[in-house]
Amino acid sequence: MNIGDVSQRTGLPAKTIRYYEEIGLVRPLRGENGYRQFRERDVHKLGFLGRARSLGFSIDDCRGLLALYEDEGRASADVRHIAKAHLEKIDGKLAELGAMRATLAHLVEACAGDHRPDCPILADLALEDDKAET
Amino acid sequence: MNIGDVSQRTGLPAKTIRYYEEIGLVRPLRGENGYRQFRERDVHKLGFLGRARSLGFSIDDCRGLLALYEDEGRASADVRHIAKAHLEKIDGKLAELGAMRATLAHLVEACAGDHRPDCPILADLALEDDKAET
DNA sequence: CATAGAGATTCCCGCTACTGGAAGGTCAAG
DNA sequence: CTTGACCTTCCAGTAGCGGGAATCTCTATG
Repeated sequence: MNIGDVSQRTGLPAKTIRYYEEIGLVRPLRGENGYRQFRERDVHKLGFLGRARSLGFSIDDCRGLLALYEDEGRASADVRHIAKAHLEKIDGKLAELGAMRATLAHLVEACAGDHRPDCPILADLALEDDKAET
Repeated sequence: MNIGDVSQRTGLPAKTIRYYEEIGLVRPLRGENGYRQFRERDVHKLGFLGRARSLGFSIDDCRGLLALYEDEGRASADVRHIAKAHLEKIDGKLAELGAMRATLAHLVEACAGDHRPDCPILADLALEDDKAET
């Protein structure tokens, strides 16, 4: 199967698939003409990668997950460990974004948003921080 | 004032300050010795940038906010527009992360996490989602 | 005066995970 | 034979810096 078909089937851009080969996540065969020849396993692996990436796993996480996936003797604890670590990262990100959102929403609400120059958003950003005011 | 002092006062790494100069966000003077000489306005501007960045505004957003900040005749609506657009981006990310978190938390919970190889996390990632059964 | 060490400078590479584009080879159809 | 869709490689760029080398400059001390 050529890269175009694989792209269609996995939903991954061809560029991305080539990149995954470059960094050793997948190793398709090569035809006489130099074209990449993907086997079912390759396609399957790429699907796996696509789903893992869409859950926010890093490429490095994916590498680990893929290795475990192909290791019949794995311990599910190892997989769970990667997933839990990622979950914690997500939670951290959520907390950070939540805090940003709260501050920003507050400021946006306080801003008249008209033709006048007075703006609480700018005022807040301009704060001299030697007097931290909340 | 030298870059080290500015770094202390703003909390921004010296590297970051040099980078901000490079991309034209701030323009300190230069002394005879080639050292950057920061005026109060520069320091103030960098503090502004630091706070805006910590709220997640992109460098490009910051450029716009800074221009408005320095424009005495600005309309607060323009500032509010940038902030609102950013707020929406944050909401988008929050939704996305929230969905990831839900899926992942569910999988982590379903995984025994012991020595056995059976793992719902891998099973989910490995799902064949082709309509045609293979 | 010499020297040490702190702080400054520029320069270039590296990171994440791709994306875009140029220059060119290959293949099937008309 | 030509067209156009595919495929190939390679180069460059993205955001927002961080690391580290090689090289000044300043200040303090013996």
